[in-house]
Amino acid sequence: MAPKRNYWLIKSEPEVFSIQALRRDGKTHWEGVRNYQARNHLRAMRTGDLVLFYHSNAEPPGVAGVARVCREAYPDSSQFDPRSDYYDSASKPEDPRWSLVDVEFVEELPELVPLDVLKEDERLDGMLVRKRGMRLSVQPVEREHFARVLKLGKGKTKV
DNA sequence: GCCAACGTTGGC
DNA sequence: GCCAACGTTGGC
Repeated sequence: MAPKRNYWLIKSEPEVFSIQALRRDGKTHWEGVRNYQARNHLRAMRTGDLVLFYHSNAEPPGVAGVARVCREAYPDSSQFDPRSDYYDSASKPEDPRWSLVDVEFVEELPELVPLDVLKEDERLDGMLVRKRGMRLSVQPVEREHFARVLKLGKGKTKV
């Protein structure tokens, strides 16, 4: 039996990096996570895990596409670069504080699934992104919720 | 270890 | 642009 695949949601501001940018680039280093809970989720990701790509600070905010983990967590080099916005002077190379994963493009959903649709759908009860004040930028998603979001966006990814 | 102050996120 | 919610920092 194949190892259990896990499902996730990652947030990105489309003006900074959108699902269209991921399609253009093919894959990317998911750098800049500077929150411990989000980092721990990154470290729990396994190659092949599928990820909902969520556009935050967008009009409207919502799930725009799907990505796949293509390299598991390793140190985020931007934490050691004093010129980087993500520089962390307290992080030591011998014990890196922050990790990143690489993700690759899977698909852009034919229809963006807006946050208000996520909130209205009773089959998505309990989904973290619906919670008020939920700022976590890397979230676990239940398989059933993942499949439902794909259906709402008419995604073709096989779950 | 408490908690006020501060900075950031992100919906609206 | 506003501001609620949240995480982090630092004085004590």
